[in-house]
Amino acid sequence: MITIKDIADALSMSHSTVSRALNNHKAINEQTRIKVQETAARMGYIPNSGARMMRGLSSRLVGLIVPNVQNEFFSALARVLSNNCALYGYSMMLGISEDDPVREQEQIEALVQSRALGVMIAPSERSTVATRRLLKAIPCVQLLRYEPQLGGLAVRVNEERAIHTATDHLAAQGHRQIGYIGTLETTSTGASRLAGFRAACRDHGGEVDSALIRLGPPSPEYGSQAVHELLSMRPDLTGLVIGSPRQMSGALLALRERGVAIPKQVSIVGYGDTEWFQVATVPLTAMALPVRDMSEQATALLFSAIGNQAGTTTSFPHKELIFEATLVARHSTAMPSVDIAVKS
Amino acid sequence: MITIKDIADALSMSHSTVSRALNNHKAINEQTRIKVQETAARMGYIPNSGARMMRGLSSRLVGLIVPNVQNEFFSALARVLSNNCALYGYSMMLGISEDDPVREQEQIEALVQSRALGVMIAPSERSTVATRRLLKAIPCVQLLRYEPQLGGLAVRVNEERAIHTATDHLAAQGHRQIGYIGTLETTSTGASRLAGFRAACRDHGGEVDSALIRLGPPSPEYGSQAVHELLSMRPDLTGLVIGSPRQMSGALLALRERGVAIPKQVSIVGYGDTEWFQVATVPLTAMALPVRDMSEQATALLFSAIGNQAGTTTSFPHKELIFEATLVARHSTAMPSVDIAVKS
DNA sequence: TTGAAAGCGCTAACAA
DNA sequence: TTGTTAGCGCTTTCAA
Repeated sequence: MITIKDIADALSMSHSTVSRALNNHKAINEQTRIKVQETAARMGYIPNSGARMMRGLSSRLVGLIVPNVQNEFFSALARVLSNNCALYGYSMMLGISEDDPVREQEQIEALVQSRALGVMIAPSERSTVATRRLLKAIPCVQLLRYEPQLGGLAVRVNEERAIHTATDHLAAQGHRQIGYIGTLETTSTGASRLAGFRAACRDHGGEVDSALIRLGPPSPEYGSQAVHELLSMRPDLTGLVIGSPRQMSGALLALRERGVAIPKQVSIVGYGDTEWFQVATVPLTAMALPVRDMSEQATALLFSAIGNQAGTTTSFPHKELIFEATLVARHSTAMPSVDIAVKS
Repeated sequence: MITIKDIADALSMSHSTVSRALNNHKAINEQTRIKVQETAARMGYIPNSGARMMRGLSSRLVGLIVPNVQNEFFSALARVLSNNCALYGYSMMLGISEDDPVREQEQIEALVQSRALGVMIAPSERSTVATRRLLKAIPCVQLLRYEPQLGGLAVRVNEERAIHTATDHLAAQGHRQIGYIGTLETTSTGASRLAGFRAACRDHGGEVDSALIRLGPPSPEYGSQAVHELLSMRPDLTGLVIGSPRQMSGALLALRERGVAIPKQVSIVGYGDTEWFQVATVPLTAMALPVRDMSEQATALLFSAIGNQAGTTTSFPHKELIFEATLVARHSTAMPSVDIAVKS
């Protein structure tokens, strides 16, 4: 790797002149500037950002930490953040935590060691103490999931209301035996969604039957398993709320395996309006999240926090942005068929 | 930010002792080591990776550059690479090029400036000269797409054969008017896939009718547009090969808008077996790519190139791994209906 | 086992 | 307009 010193030697001048020339400093001879820049290009000089940083310059680095990137929400977020980084000349370090608090912590450590200017994070199920300590040192925006102990800024969905609305939609069509499949209560989103389901059940049916609830990882496999379990135990079920987009494809598969007609025998509402929902077996009714908008706002928030923090050393004010999901009615929901409805 | 010097002062010792203690150097008193490490933890010391790097230590950083991350292939790749990074204590910088050669170049520049140890890249449509120069300096694995000018290692799919097989599948069922929707020939993948389609057409029907071909960006929107155009111009079409997974959902939507029954009126074969293909309107026949396997191998290749390169300064041997796609037959393909078949 | 000192590549204050 | 010099935070000789 060639350095400014190599260029200086080649041109027999001082390395500080080279530095000035390369940084387009004002007090530099135009001739020199051009000569240096040409030589640098010819010799294949590439600045060492580590050395630059040590001289107090910014790392121009931000971090993104998400549990996975297969999820439409997170991949859209990565895209938006990346676009903004490109705009401002930042780089982005991506950490995929796989919902493992330790891995998450390691990734944040690496970020802070690289002196990243800020982090966007969808926190994993539990944060370690180290994670919490590290995040004090750097502007941080929590997206989608929210872990109060991390503090900082947050952009999220009113998950509880979203699932409440989804459940209401089924209840309004006459469903009484409604099942819920979703993620574990260990994440803030899992817990809120379940709470929304419970609240809606209380509003409509009375007590909540926990035999109608299945919680597990956000994978197609679990979606399938949960449907099988649910339908075996409760064949009288006529409506199903699926609280995780990743569980949906497995659920649909299982429904088909069991020969269950949608919406004739079972109505379905999804969460998160993934691209393929409208071309699924039956076009799926779902709660649509303002994915793009949330990502944009979160990114704006992050960059403004980075900007503000430039001068001050104080910690960051708490601020929260909460978005509402909207019901997109398609054809996976309908009134329960009479023979079944009669039972309830 | 506190430094080893702050710790040294607090403990009134030399900062080199602190450094030794923190790095578990052999020649250090156990007492001192513990004391230093405790103090460091208490004071919230975080090493400066920039400074470390300047002392010749590795950056433990790899880069991933992809056109987007909404695509199942690339998101799976990101996951595999991230997992391996976590395993070896590396960090990953993610660049999303949006298929813009300039943005791609900027991201690679940032990578080399940060002294990343290697890059995994799915190159954009055209590489800039700067990109090509930069990538000489650092081990690089091209994945999926292949740009010969970049050289280095490559892991990819026999795209031509894959689309050939897809087309053969339709032809074998009796289809003669087969359309192709795919991405532009400006990427290596777009060109190879189209070549595969053309070759298959020649094998079966004779000349290739370019009115049966529609090329555009890998977006659902374009998929939809292309179907509308194709069916308006060629209502006699009975089979359709869709050469980009992202175009599929739009295509299905358009087909439904036009009231075209799959496979009764039009048979469809997709490329890349995305998760939802089996729960689509009709379970989709598609060419499945060994996504996981390719990502793993590419990652292994990258890390081994990084390892080898440690000593040497020589450039990297060229090596290519080519994978085959396999046909997954589902229910979106069937014999053309008689009234139409009769025409051909 | 520790400290003093050099130096990685760079920028910037100070002189000339 | 340029050169000299210091120093960012760190690791690593070399001495003690």
